[in-house]
Amino acid sequence: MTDIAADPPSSARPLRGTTQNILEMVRTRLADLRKSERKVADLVLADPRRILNATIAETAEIAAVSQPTVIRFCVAVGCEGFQDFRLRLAHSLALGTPATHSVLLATDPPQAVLEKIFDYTITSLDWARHHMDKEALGQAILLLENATAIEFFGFGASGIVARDAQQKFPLFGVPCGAQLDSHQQVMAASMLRPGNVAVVISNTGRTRSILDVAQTARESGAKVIGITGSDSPLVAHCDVAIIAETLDNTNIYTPTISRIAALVVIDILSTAVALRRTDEHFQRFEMMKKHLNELRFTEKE
Amino acid sequence: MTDIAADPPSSARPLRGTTQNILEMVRTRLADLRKSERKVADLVLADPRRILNATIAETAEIAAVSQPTVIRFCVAVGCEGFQDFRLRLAHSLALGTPATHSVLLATDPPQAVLEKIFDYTITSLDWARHHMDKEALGQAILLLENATAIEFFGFGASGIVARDAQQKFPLFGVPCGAQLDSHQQVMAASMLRPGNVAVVISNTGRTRSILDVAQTARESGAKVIGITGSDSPLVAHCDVAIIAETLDNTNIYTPTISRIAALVVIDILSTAVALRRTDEHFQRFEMMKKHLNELRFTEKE
DNA sequence: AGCAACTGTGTAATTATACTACATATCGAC
DNA sequence: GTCGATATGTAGTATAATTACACAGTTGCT
Repeated sequence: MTDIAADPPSSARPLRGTTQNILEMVRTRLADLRKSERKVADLVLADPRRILNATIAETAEIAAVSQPTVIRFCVAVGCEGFQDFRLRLAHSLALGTPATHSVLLATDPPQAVLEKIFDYTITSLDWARHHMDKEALGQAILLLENATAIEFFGFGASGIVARDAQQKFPLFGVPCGAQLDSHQQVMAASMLRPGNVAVVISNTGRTRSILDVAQTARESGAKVIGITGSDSPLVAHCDVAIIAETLDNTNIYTPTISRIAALVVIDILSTAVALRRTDEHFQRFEMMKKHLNELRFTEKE
Repeated sequence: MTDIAADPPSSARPLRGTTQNILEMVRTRLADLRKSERKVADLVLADPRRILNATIAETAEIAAVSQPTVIRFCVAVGCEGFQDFRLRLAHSLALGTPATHSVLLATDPPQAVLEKIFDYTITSLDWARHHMDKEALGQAILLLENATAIEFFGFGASGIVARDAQQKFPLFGVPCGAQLDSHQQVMAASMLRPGNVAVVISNTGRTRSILDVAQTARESGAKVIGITGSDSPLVAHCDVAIIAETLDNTNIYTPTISRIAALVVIDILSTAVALRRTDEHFQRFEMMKKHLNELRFTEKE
């Protein structure tokens, strides 16, 4: 199609979605960049905030390249131009520097630990938000809405989530249980009946006993909702699987963030179910609000 | 000073810090704006994303005002100009629309509930991050670093946090306990000894029995760290108080978000303590990492 | 090794965009 | 109703982003 050779060697670059963190993008594209463009990239990665408030001329100056090179760099990392690049950079910086850039060091002062963990948590939540399966979520809400009782299952960090979900029973509007011990879990799963819903929470989805629980619950006639990470074998045992993907699954903080993402999923499910019920049972909703407020002021279970 | 009258009636406007969410800013300043500027403000609040990708000319066109008015609007809400405004808008939109703008409606489809809850969670976390008392955090880390044992206390949603913290004991590196029942709490608090640290978690900080626990722990000679919301009476009973402020304290979701903010605080504390120990006990740190990885792959407590 | 083709980078011109100075309209008070 | 003051728009200017083009450095082929 184009027979001009020089400027755009961008024949068929598979640029990922526009929501992608631009710093991540720069980082992954680093290898494909030309020497001069790379100077710009290095500069951006080293001190993004500086570039954010700079013009093309300044950026070119600092990076010791020409102005068009700066623009070419912007295009190379998937932006429309410099303006667009700055906007995306602002977007990314708002969320914080992704964890892949800033690894915690033993020498970090508390201040740095604070920044990095907040950065990581917020970035990951943003990621989880954009990668959440809306379809599955809707189905899960439908199941929970029609449940006669709900049972939550989880171990370790996910056990925390299960218990938290159970505490939201005023929102779900039906009896809720949370089993954290594997024996109790099997027993509870066996006792489930059609109309009941089991919510199985596991980041890896690989724990043997949690898979058993999901299967048992299903055999008992209950519907099974799974909240888990990507590539999870748990999915096979669920009627609906909500994948709460985390930014970087190999990272040491994965359990930390997956836990928080799962909590947000619970918030969404409980709130959505409560809102749905409103149409039919407005009184119930009001009561729930009252309960929540009581919880706020006295904070007693 | 300036005797020109027309353009800048901005004699001495007390503009808040630059980190402030620009949408919040626009909203609070709405009353002070001139009629035409207000048209722009309404437009921005109604469809911020549209403005983000528009030029001054387009914005002026849509709002049916002149181009300088758009710039005047930008200055009026505390920006340097249109460029700066766009950058800040990008920043704010990255975090999501703050909850004050988007209240959940009974008619919201699941998709909307998802967006709003993620928005609210992320915005609030950002808020909490910028309002966190770094000083207090540093002191808390110091106390935990030198603790011989740590005991976590909390009720309801905060009880979840306490238990989560206890599960991070490999990071803290000393025996950790979590008491969720008020009788057990008093007993545990009484049994604390000098060198021990009590972490008392309560969003409102007004629950009677949790205040008693803090006091008892202190009388037993233990140091007390509080994780609580603003205006909390709990602060008086603590050696160090970490205020995890939430965006909007009167909102119905306050317990929801304060819970997550508190979890992030726990993450920061545990990680910082673990990192500190590294200098002296590198082996311990390695072991901790191994433990965490085990946790990841089998997810068993 | 030497020529050719191509990729990479910078210079200079162009265009678009944000911003400023000025003029006119609108509002409110006496 | 007129005057003063504030608010808004028009027209022009400066600046920043973008494009077209030309040169330099690399790589491949005979």
